[in-house]
Amino acid sequence: MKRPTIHDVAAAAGVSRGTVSRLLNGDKYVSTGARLAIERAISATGYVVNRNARSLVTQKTGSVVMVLSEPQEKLFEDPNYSTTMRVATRLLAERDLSLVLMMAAGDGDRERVVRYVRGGHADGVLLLSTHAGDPMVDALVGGPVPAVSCGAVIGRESVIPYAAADERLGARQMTEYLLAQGRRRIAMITGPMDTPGGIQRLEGFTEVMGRRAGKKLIAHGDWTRASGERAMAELLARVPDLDAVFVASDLMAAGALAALRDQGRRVPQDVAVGGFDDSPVAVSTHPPLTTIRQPLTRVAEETVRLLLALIDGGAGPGAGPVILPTELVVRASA
Amino acid sequence: MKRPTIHDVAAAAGVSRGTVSRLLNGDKYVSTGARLAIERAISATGYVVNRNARSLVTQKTGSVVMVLSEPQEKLFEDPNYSTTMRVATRLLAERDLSLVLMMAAGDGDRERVVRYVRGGHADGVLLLSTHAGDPMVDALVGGPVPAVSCGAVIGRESVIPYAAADERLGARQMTEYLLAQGRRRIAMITGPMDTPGGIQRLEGFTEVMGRRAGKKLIAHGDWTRASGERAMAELLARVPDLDAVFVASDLMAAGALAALRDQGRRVPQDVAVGGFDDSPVAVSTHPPLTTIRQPLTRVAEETVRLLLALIDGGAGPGAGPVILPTELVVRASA
DNA sequence: CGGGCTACTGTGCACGTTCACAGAAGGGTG
DNA sequence: CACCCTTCTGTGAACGTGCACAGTAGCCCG
Repeated sequence: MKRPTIHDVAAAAGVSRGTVSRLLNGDKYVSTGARLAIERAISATGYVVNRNARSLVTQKTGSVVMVLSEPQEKLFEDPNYSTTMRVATRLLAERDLSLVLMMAAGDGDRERVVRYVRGGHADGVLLLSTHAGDPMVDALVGGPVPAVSCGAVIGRESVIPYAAADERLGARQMTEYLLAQGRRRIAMITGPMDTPGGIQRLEGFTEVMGRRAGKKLIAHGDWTRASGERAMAELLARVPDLDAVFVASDLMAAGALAALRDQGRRVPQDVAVGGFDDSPVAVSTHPPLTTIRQPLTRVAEETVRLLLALIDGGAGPGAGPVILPTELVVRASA
Repeated sequence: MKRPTIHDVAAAAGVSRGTVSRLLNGDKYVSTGARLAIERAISATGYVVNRNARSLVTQKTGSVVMVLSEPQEKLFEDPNYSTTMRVATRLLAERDLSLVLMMAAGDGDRERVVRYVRGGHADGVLLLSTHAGDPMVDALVGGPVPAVSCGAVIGRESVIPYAAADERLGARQMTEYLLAQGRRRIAMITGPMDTPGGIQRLEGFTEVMGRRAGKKLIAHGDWTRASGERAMAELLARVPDLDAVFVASDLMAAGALAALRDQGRRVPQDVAVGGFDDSPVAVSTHPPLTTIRQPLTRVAEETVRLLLALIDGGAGPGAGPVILPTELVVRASA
């Protein structure tokens, strides 16, 4: 009934605990005879090591905690989350690390996360879409447990390593494409200006547009579909003769499409629409969205690699951010 | 530098380990003086209990593992996953349990999960969308660690407790609504027939339609948008005069809408379309989908409750399934 | 005053592992 | 033969906690 211990395995194999432990931990000094006997004993007894006992002495927990900071509703629609989870579980599993999931919605949650990490229950922290000015970040970076972020943490770029898509580049690609299509009055709907995507996609846009990007041509959304619809209506009222709009997310672009349809504008004939993310929504709109694809999988991979390197190396040297290029995907909307 | 132990707290408070331990575990026999001294000592030293050491003696791990069985792509679009994660982390956090995430895509993954659970690394297992005939299930239910599922596991309903939406009811609601709207030639696009949603939504449909639900009127999809589009085209070729279609998921319904548009059918004038799930897609299609809302949050809550009861109670008595009612949401597509 | 009860406290052991150390066997070298 | 080096093995101690047990002090009651 009781689970077999390393002691049982040792007895069954006719060796001592030490030898079994050495085999388990890949020590080189184990004779072939002992190795065979132990392996047979392990499969005979169905032994698996007790992580708690191991952690107790090694001071390593064998787990990494992933902290989701987004307000609840967002979780539904962000492919970034699921990609990162999938990639993280896979990469961590290879190293026999497990992934613990925590939400950080309220202050209580954040405190719990800090207590958990400082309590030594994780070997590393993987932050997702942490907000600018989140006090949790500072509470985390002081300690002995390394933390990285998938996507930049605004205002803390130098203190917490991260991997991210080149948002600025993506925005430039889309804007240049719209210009190349002969569009001249190009508006933009941004994301919230306290998120990397909100800030940097706008930056890329203005870099290309220069002085042509007047205040009138810019409206702000909050990533939701409804906000995209609202912002589009606002832009149409302000600049009736616009002939293109770059929307900072596909979901908001879906909202923008609805607003354009309401006003009787044809897409792309009257107004070209460019999205961002290449999310599933992009192909289910009518017309399908021309958009910017982010290398989500690679971003997630690099983030995890960064964390693993930090866990291994103690103080990682090249903890500079990893920025990966985006790609223009042309469909019917522009 | 080293983290404080229960010993340090005891020394700082001038009592013994035992007394500190009693306070920590809510034992009643602790004098007020000792309590105060200990509490002060705890906050002075910044002590947090070492879970590993605790687990080692209590044989409880303080964590629950959530196993995701869906093939990778699906994860992107299924609101069920994120809802369950959110609810689970919240409910578990209340009890100081942490959530470990594991994917079970390939055989290697499944084996890893079984080893992890049988290795005593979790107090409970929360299965999500496990496939019919998955050998992992049988390997799990034998052991001492309780397992529950969010949504039925086909063929194992009696052996693994679950909470789920009343899929059959939802399908009946939609079918009856379409009939009430005067539709007579009602087709259906189902999900894969090895999933609860695939099977039971079809059952609800045929229960209401009776002999009117001929084989010709039924096509099968695999939950993807593309499969919905394909199935719709197939149905239109087979039954050109159909006047309504009940699609087993919103995403497939979005595909069906595209197919209908390609064939020049107007929705809802020529063909009424009913979806299922009330997912975000439902409001971004054109027209927005009339659909069936599942009580996802409550399903998730009940699933976690079931698991917690099992963890507490040893062998839970009323481990019967919890089935929750669905709700019709009327929009423009039907 | 003796005895039992209640409220509280301290101590030794066990949980299952890793790690440092000591030590043995065998072979090569001076 | 004496010595060292390499390869391999066993052993004791520690990691930080909970729990069973023994024990103490105060109080009430007979």
